[in-house]
Amino acid sequence: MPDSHSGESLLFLTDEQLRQGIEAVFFAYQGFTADPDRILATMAYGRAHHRAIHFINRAPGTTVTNLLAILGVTKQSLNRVLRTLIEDGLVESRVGASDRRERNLYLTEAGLALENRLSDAQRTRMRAAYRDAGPEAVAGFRRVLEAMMDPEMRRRYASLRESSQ
Amino acid sequence: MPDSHSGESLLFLTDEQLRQGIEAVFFAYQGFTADPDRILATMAYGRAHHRAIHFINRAPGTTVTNLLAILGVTKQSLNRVLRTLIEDGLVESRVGASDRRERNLYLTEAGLALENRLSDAQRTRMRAAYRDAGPEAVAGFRRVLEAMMDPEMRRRYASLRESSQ
DNA sequence: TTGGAGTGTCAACAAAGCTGACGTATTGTG
DNA sequence: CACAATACGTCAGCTTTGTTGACACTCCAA
Repeated sequence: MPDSHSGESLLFLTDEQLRQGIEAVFFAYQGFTADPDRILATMAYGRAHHRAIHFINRAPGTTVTNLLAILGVTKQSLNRVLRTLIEDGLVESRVGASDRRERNLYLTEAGLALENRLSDAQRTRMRAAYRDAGPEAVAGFRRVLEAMMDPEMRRRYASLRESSQ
Repeated sequence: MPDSHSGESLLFLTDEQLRQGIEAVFFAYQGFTADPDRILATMAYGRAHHRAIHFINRAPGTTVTNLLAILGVTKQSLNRVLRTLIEDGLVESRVGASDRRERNLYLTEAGLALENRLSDAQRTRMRAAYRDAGPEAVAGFRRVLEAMMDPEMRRRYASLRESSQ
């Protein structure tokens, strides 16, 4: 069993197989972002706004610094996005309770409404893909994705999972 | 068995599970592009150059129109990238043999060298992820990715797979 | 010969990333 | 208390990569 397994793995990991995996990720990611992008295009928003909204919804009260680390962008880049979201009344920024230097970020009613529209669209596609592929495939999908992450991002991903049970 | 299976599926497709899948794709894609990005940053190139080089290598002699469809960008956007690659001697553009309006694109020696550097970096990460997750997980990974694609992209993906045996 | 497809290019613009610098609260520490 | 460090916001300027719109050229096919 260990022998046959390692043989199977060697056979599997040809450059051609890896290339196909790389292309699959590329094409799948196009589909992944297509539906929210279509919604965002009708407003003055882009993918960056979507990402901010998503993670604020996911971890309400999160700080700017934390969001920066998750998104992996600079303070200036995030701030530009955040400013428009606050101006438009989708995000609320409250001064921190324990540490008044921090800003805790929350979605407003309108922010929640947009978040739902966007993630509904994205979830619909994921749901269909999961259903087509079957539960075992989904488990494998998740395992490979996790293995592809940078260790730091894997930690952040894991802590997000914990925080929502 | 059919009952327990459908029960399992229903349990599986909670919004929370889908949300985690969405976040996993986001974080994994960061890792996916990180290694080539680091190499490209040392030159005057970006992700767009990488994508062009990848697919020209994959389908040598491909036309501009075909490349446009695969990459999903505008002619002008691709042309800007292509021009610098041709000027820098990484890509060669030959007038089509049967239809002289078309341009057939090929990588030069230097282009092949860069392609190898970039895809080596990317394959190394994929190889490690595949190894960590195991062959069954990889099969599931591929199945879900394919199901996530837009139908048109799925066709293009399939035809790329055929063309390389 | 004429319409349309494939290609290249100009101009102008937008989204979203970056660096560097600076200012202002606020907090923690010596 | 004084001062360094942290968290945040912002100004300015730049880059990459995408977008429209317009126009010209080549070439194929009807």
